[in-house]
Amino acid sequence: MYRPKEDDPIDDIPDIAIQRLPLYLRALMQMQDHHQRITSSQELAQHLHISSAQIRKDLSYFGEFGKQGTGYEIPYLIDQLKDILNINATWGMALVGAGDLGRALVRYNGFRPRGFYVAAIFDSDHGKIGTHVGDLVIRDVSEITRAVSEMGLRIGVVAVPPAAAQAVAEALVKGGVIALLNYAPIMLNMPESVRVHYIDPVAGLQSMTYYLPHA
Amino acid sequence: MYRPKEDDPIDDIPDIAIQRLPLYLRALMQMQDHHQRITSSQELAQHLHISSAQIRKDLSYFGEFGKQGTGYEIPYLIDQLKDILNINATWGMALVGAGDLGRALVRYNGFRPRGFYVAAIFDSDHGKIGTHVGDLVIRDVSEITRAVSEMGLRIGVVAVPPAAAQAVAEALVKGGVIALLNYAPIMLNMPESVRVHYIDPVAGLQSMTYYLPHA
DNA sequence: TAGATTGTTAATCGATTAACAATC
DNA sequence: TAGATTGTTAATCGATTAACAATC
Repeated sequence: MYRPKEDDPIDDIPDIAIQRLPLYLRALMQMQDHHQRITSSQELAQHLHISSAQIRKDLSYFGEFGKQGTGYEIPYLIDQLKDILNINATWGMALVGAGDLGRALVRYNGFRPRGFYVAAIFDSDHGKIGTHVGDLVIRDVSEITRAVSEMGLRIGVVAVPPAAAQAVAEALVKGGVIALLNYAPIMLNMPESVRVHYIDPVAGLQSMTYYLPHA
Repeated sequence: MYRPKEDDPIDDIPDIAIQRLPLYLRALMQMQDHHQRITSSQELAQHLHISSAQIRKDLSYFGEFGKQGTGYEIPYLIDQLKDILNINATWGMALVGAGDLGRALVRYNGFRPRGFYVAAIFDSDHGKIGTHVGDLVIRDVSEITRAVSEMGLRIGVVAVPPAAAQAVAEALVKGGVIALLNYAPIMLNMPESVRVHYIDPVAGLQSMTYYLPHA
């Protein structure tokens, strides 16, 4: 089990460094799939388009994982990163919204191998409630708080129209959710204690078109 | 048509500021939907959970859009931001991958009102090629370069398994694509001139679990 | 006018990186 | 050993923000 280096410097580690760890892990797992056993900060840097100093600094917040002159043992570093990121256990998620996106997320096979799975799905459409998506039965949104609480889920995924997102997020949090993945293009108003990660492909597109030649 | 403030300071504007503009635009459009006509940097700041100084500074890279003592006229600022971000015209996108995610993206109705639409869809599965998704006919991935070129598309969306992503991206770029939205959990190796925006929900989740109490 | 808010400057804050001793 | 790469320090770089004159 991971423990911060000394005392509790957990608050001294910049969030932007934390956000890079999953990218390191992803790259390492890819290397492992290609049966590579050793890598270096330089090789990782080239792969990820960032500097090798940055990678070494980010890792140094948590300990010493490499060997001078050699680099990093891939399986060992993968284990350590999983430990740091808390994904040695698998996290069940409560998904709200059984539209095209919600159903695609249930079927997405990229979650499991990386530590996550959809444990329950909810929708407000009575025509959908009671029907299946994969192994799951769609439940009424009115059951969110109770079900999340009973199942002990800590992560919620919001895949509903923007107008419904805030209420849905509140129901999830009421049930005990403390981390939200929000696909609705709207800011959620949440207590400080709740983490929110936003996914808005259009915002990403719009920040690219800024640089594109005016058609 | 937007022109940089003086000469060509386009390179002096930090990309991180550019990435916030779509969030400002999104918030403003939401206010407009609620028939609000005026806002202030303070109100926007509260809405977006950032500082009002940051908003004023970001906008100041491009001109003066507000009135002292009053704030910003919402419709005017929306127009200006759309102009800056190059989304007064609508951008057609070439989408590769007609799996669950790809089909969800074709049907997603959040693209059009914000300046984008899927103009073509490709897949490698011969069982899918020739069938419809919405109004679009799924075409063979071997046609990507030619089709993209003929249609003059500048934006590509990669929604294929990681192993296929690099080749697909190369085909798109060969046809003239210069901005990529990549849903595959892998880094793309692209020329400097090509913009890439990555969407990896799992990376987002993993950086949140870092902070969660160890189940 | 009095009150409010902008646009901008300068100071502060924080992140990135160059460089290198340590060492495998 | 010679060569390579780590972990870390200190310098650099860049982004954020406090503060306020200008002004609506």
